[in-house]
Amino acid sequence: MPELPEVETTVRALQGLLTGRQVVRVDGMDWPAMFPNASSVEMKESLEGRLVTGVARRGKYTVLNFEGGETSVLIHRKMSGNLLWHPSPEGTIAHTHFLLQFLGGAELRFVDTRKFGRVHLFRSEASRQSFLASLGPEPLDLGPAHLRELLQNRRTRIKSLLLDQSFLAGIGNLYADEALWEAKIHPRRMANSLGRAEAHRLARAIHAVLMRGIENGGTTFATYLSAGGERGANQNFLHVYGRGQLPGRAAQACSRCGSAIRRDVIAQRSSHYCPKCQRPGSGVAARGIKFLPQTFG
DNA sequence: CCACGATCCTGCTAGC
DNA sequence: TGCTAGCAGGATCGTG
Repeated sequence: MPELPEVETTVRALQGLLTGRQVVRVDGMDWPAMFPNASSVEMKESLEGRLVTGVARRGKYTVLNFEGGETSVLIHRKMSGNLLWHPSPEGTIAHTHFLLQFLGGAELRFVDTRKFGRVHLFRSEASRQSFLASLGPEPLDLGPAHLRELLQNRRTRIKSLLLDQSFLAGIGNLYADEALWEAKIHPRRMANSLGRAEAHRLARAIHAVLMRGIENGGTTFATYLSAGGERGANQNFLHVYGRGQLPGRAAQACSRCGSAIRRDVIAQRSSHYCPKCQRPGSGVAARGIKFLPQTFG
């Protein structure tokens, strides 16, 4: 599941590989749902013959910019998508649904077994900007005071909010859980119940876990690979994600206090946390539980 | 404004 | 061993 650090790692690799190259062929588009705003003919007509002027990231989107400045492609890898660089066009890879071939024969292939990934084509800067307008700020640009301000009037669980891309762009389930552990905040806490110190801890924790993820080349839990097919190393540095009880395997110990890591469904997502380090506290969430109607039978 | 369920997909695994 | 049912997971949409 590529999140900000995995997308960033891949984008950094692609910048050096793609910038200045000319697209000679666009192909492999065998799943129309992956291209919500363009047909395969439009993709070919818009991109073939053009030079790549740069590769960037916005939230979890990979942005390919093309000569002239108006044309761009945004790719969201969702759960299983990888952007793989092939120096030569030989060989095929199962589940390739989009490929750019460059002058000289090298290829960029979008490989996505689950077909959840999306490729958007923009023919103008304005249309791209309007598409990206719904995204929240970049978490790495966010200062503690700004985060605190954003949390103030949000009456939802902090875990939900961290996963909301219109709140912050780029955090997913794994880094949300890691950041909350780092900041010692229970994922069920209501966002507006966090005090100043907690909000500041969370801001620092978000920054730290994302930067560590990037330094370690991303987290490879199941499918993530960088542009050259490399696995990340950050899975070896996680504190809670994937460390709760699983069928046939006991929960692992919290590296801070030794308690068994828990795995509960919170905000429709599997959530991993330390029940001792991350107390539900006396916020709205904890009070709310007391007033839940009893269920019988 | 917020919660929740359904949807999209396929590989993996638990359970028979 | 082989089969199937159920699950995970990001984002979006519809309903309450």
